[in-house]
Amino acid sequence: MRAMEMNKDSEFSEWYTNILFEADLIDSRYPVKGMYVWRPYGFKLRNLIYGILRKIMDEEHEEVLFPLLIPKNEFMKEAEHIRGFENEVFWVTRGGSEELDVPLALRPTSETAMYPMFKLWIRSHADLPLKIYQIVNTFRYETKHTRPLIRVREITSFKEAHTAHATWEEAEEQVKRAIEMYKKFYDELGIPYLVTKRPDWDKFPGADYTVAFDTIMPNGKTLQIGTVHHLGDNFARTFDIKYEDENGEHRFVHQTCYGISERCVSAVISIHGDSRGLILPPKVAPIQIVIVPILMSDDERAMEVSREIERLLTSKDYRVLVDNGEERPGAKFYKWERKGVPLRIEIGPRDVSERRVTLVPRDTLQKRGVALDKLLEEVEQEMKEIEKRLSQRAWKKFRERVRKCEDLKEAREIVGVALLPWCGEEDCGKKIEEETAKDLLGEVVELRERSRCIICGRETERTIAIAKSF
RNA sequence: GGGGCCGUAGGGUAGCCUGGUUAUCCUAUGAGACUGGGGGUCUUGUGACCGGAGUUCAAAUCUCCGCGGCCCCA
Repeated sequence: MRAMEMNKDSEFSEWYTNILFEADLIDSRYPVKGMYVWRPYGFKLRNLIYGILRKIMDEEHEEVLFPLLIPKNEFMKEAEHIRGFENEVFWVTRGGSEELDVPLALRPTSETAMYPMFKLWIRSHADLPLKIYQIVNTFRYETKHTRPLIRVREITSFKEAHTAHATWEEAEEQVKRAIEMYKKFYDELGIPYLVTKRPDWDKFPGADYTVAFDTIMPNGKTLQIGTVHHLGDNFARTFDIKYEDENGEHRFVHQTCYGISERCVSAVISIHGDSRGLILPPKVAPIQIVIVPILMSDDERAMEVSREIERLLTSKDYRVLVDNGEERPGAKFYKWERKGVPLRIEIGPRDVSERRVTLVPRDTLQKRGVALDKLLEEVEQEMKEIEKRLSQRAWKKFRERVRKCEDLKEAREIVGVALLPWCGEEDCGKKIEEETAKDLLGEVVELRERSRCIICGRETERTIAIAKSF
């Protein structure tokens, strides 16, 4: 069944699977479970999205590239870290037919690859802060149901940043900056988010604490789309990363790391799309404007005007395509709507005669005529409007799906995120999860108000967010 | 972690229960023609039983294993 015959919210899984295929984003037929092929159109979208992320990172980090393989002895150094990951690590144990002396892990994340080098790089306080990032593939042997871009065995596009600082407080400052960077990133994409502090038992293995970004998918399940970890000096102690301070004292560094994966692409696809297919924010659309000339065999004028407009828009750095293919106009309209092109310009004989074109934004599909000599301003304006509308629409729906709940029954029934008062104790947290059949996301740090824990009744100012999650 | 369903051309499917002729239909796609403001029409081509083992005169169909996909519950 075609995606456009589906209800995106109630049949989200099917819609998602279909749209990845029909919009030429991802081919999920690669014969290894949990590994998928980026097709050209999807890869362009990915690169445009990561371009935004990279630009934000480049403001205060330097990009690096570490090896994929991590020797077992380094990987096994940090006890908690191992416990968190050892069941999902792929191992390389042979070179050709020879057994390796030291087995090599395919990185599930790069702390244990990077930090032995940090030990070599960091000598003095002058080397701090150290802030680097890389965008790489990582591997996790997922045993649960895999899903393209969402739960994968090869994360193809893991942006991981790692920083080292002189003090715990400076590292905490970096955590806050990272949160702001990620907010900025998702704001640019028009993707709503909820920022929570993960409970202690669910933090990153080896971290002091973890802050996570979650968005809400069309079916009401949350998707974790970013995490920020304060590592304290845990890894520094394990990997012996010390610096000499102004007084000649040797001290352990304090570290942070934070990551975003291709789930950000999945969020853009899922949250903005509709039953007709993708709706891409202009900033990340591989094709921002498609021009469809209405071709008549005895009339070349539409084509001439199309080329003229293409030149005009290309000169203003828009990504433009003139679709002069053999399909009929209707078929082209559907095709480009499926692929989420934000703006369509139709040019037919009637338009040509009247020195105008027909402009159609992807999100509203409201056609309107625009005089040729006003086109550039109109396009510029419309692009801004599309971006604004997408973001507003997404946030509106998001807010409707986050609700403070008075009791567990209400929390259980909500489609989306339920907010409840919580004392902070693990027992009560687990009980909330059981009683509501939802997952505890974390504490909404920005939201503090006097209330009583929904389970034990103790006074508290904490609010916990719970939801069914991917 | 536990349970259930499924795998047939590039995509979606019928056939399977009850084994037997040339494997159904839609779509896609090649060539040609007419067309062209919301998924065109005609002509003519292309293309499939997930892999392996077993049962059988005979397997898309039955059994087992593997690989892959989907759903539900904790």
